[in-house]
Amino acid sequence: MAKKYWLFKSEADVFSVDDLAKSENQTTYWDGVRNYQARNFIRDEMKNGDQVLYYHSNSDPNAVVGICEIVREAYPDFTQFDPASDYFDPSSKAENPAWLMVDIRLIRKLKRPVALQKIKENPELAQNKLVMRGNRLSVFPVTKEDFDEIIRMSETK
DNA sequence: GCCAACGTTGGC
DNA sequence: GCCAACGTTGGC
Repeated sequence: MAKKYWLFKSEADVFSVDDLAKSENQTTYWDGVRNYQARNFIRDEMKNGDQVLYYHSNSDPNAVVGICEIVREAYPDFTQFDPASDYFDPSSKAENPAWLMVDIRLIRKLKRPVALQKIKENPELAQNKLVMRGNRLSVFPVTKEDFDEIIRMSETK
């Protein structure tokens, strides 16, 4: 099965790529996805070895900052059962969890972040969901072409 | 801080 | 099942 390519959003002051770099095995669980469309991507399509662009949203600057891979496929997001968590969902039942998570491991930080502004200026990326207004999914698929183009942008002027 | 976009909720 | 109200996201 062919690898898939994804973009994961995180706010830099909540969990940045540097936080990920400092994590054990440079690996983290991806908690807090509370959108059904995003959940379905996690449940149905994300496979070990899939490649992930790590993007800082609500940050300065907003940018793709790293490359990760999926190292554990969908399993229940335990924060949905934790009343102390911001992500607590009292309607979710342990025997049928509503929300799932994957684990990702940092492959490397990009040499230079690729700013949203630069992505918008690149006509080859005009179809990428990142530049489309109103896209609020925290995880979504990107094409291999877009993935490669963003990495290329980080390595060239 | 503002506001547009859009998903979710709840009254009917 | 419709749809208005509300809450959240995220760029600027």
